[in-house]
Amino acid sequence: MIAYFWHRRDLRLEDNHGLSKLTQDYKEVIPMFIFDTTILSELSETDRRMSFIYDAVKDLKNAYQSIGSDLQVFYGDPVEIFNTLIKSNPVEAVYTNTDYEPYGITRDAAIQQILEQQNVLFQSFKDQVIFEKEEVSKVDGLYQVFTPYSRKWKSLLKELPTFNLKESGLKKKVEFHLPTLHDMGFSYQSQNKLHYNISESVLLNYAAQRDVPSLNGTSNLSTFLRFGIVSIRKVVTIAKNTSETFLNELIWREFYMAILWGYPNSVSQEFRPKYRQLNWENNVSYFKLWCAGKTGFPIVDAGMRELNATGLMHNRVRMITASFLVKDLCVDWRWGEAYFAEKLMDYELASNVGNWQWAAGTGTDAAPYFRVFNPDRQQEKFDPDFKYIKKWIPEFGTDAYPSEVVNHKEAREKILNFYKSQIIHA
DNA sequence: GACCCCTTTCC
DNA sequence: GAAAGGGGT
Repeated sequence: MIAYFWHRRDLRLEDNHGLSKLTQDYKEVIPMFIFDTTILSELSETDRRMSFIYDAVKDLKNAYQSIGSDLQVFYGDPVEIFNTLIKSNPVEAVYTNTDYEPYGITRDAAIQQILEQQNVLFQSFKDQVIFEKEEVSKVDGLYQVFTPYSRKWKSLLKELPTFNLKESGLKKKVEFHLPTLHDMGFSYQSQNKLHYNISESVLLNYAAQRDVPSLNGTSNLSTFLRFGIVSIRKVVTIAKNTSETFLNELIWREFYMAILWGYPNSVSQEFRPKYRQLNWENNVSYFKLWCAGKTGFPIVDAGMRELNATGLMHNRVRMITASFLVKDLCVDWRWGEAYFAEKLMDYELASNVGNWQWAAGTGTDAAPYFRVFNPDRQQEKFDPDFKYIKKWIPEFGTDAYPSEVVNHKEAREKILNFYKSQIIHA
């Protein structure tokens, strides 16, 4: 009898909750991964993330091979794949780690039903977060404000377990074929290999340096956490001992995951009802200039060009560019959210939606609508010597650099008026 | 008038 | 988060 471990966003052997459990419970475990056509069909042929995931899957496969096992990689629709698998193999159980996104919840419910109809045990485990679902909540429900949420989160935090793989539980002497990227309709995007850095030298200076985009003062962990290449338990244990500010960032990640879990409608709808009638200007040519990094506001344009060139953007600049699109250009936050979703290597539905709603003032614990970032003040504070700007805008300071698409002072007054007049006063 | 610091305002 | 206003030099 075979037991499958289904890897999704947990592309690692180390400290993997569900994998650890399955290899303890069964002796013929086959690890598997599905390139899910439902997800892939939304991506462009040149999507950078496909190359990153493909490399990560290859690394995972190699890791299994080095201990005498192998990762079985499928390409297709998960429901069909499991249907075929259980018909052609004597499958006893399928374990996986819990997915909290709306699509993942629906997909997993369908698969659970198929498997249980055939008496195959399906179990999922908490792995990508420290606290899931309503584990951090008040007596009357989920927290909607970060600070009390984070206090409760910290009060609940204990020594974290490490879930070890039991190698003898893996089925040995198996060998599986790996489809190529080309087979799946994608071309390889040669990119600088990403690296994360959670060394003491980064974390001890994190609070002081993380807001300066010209420095390497951030951890670059987001992409690795997104695909579960690194264990969150390991990272939190390090953060707890080095940097409160960094730990808080990890808690923001779980805060928005809990919000998405509890309020899945917030993906497309303003969290706060009184902001649901805003009549965004949605000037398409402004939006295109923002996307291309040609607004004439250097800190905004540098950020967008970094995003377009690398699939990443420094966090401080994400806030500045988001504020600019919504507040200065009066474009719907959903347009910005969609653009970031298309481009970001570390794109995470919960964080992306949560933070865009924050920037637009429409979300839980959002910036009040009258908080309008001034691009020049932000540049003075966080890129005073224009180092970041010059890195991404080679023509900065020449005639080739575009002039300002709007006047910030006027745009600010306009947007304050926009919100004030259109918010529904209950 | 220029500059600084501090508080209030925007809800 | 930023601007404006008050109060000072």
